[in-house]
Amino acid sequence: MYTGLVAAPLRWSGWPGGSVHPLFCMKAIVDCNSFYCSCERLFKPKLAQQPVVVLSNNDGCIIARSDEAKALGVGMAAPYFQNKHLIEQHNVAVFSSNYNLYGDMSWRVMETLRQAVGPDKVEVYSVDEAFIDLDDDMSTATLHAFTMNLRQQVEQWTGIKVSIGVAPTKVLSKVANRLAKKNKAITNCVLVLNTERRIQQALEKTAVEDVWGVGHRYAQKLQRMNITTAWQLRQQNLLFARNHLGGVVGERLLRELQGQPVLGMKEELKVKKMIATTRMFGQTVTDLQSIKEAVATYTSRAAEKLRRQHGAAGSISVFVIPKEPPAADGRFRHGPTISNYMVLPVATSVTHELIKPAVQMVEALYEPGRAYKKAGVLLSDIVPDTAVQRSLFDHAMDDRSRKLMDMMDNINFSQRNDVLKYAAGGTTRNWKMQQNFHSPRYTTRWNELFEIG
DNA sequence: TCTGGGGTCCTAGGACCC
DNA sequence: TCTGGGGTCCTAGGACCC
Repeated sequence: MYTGLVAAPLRWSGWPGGSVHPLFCMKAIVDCNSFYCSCERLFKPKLAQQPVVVLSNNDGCIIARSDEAKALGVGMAAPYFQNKHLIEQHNVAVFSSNYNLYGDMSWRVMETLRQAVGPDKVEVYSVDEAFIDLDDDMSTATLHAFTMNLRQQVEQWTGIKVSIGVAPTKVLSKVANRLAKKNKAITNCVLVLNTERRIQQALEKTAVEDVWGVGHRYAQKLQRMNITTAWQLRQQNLLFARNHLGGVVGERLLRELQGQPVLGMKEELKVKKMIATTRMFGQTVTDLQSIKEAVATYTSRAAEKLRRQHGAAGSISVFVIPKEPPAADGRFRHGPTISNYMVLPVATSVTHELIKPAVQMVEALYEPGRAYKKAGVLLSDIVPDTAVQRSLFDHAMDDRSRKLMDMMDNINFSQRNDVLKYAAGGTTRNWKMQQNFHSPRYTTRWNELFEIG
């Protein structure tokens, strides 16, 4: 029996024991299969049959695996060095992350979706995922045909294979998508959950930790309560969710699982409330000068992001993370984050007005003799830059600074990311990250265009 | 030897005010 | 002996996501 708070769904005779959800829009999640690996493969057809992995910045972790690499037992988010043997043994193709390429391919996929269903029906959720609002009057057959067609169109236009899950709510569509992907041979990468019976079957096959919104903390907690499948979780009441799964967040999750849509489509949130640039160092760093250079560079990167959204930051914070000796149990852990925070006298997006306090804060945080592995800059209290109030005397400077910033942004954008940089960014760069397997930026750099040979 | 980077939302608790 | 109640704002920290 359907237990959501919405009106009881009508009977649709085409499916045994199935009631359909005709009263609300179905939602689809479109998810690119092994996105980063697929992007790398696009320009190297030879890799089609070969396992592929893509590494995080610094070539530290494995952040994307092709199906073949998964089958070999290469773990997600696993450290590269731990899998090196396996990778070499099976001739796995390895790439450092190439975000220029992925960003551009992502844009092409999203554009294809927008053209297919209308721009206001698409919510870009991440670089490789988008939610789509589907018309509510589609019959099951139409829904499935439409979705299959969409999948083919994306593949044809961009070369990227996607999986699509369709269901009455976002959480359920994620469940559908996961199963579609897991059973490609049967589903052809598309799964529609629009009857109670199908939803139940899907939830019974889904472990509680695979539900969108249940992280490992909550999963452990639920398992201790003998709730191991998504279906079992769905049987709980809202009070339970409120008490054990993070208050209103948990309640929303449970409602969605029960088929009641509470997570709406979000219009694109282009203005960020916080902008961060943080990096691991290529190797541990002990000297203050290097850390200052790194922080100055991260600050100018963050300032670029800030200007791109026409924002000005009201406050800035800086952190460093020292290298920790390994824990007694041998498990990896992060060192403590040592941070400093400053409210700026005037909200700004001018790079040197941000670098100056950032570097000052780093000097205060730094302890001689200590080794550091990571640093970062966070800009927050972001306001539109038109709203910034400056004193009378700032005006001349303001104008000049703005012109300088515009010029730098233009040159950096059209040339390379770091042609122009502040002297404070330094030139030694022994903190710079390692990228040993970088593929060309085929689609965004003229001199790295794909060559047909 | 070697474990990413960039976000969001929510809550609790303290400070402060009337 | 015994010290209100309700509101706002802020920050730190927890949880989650890809």
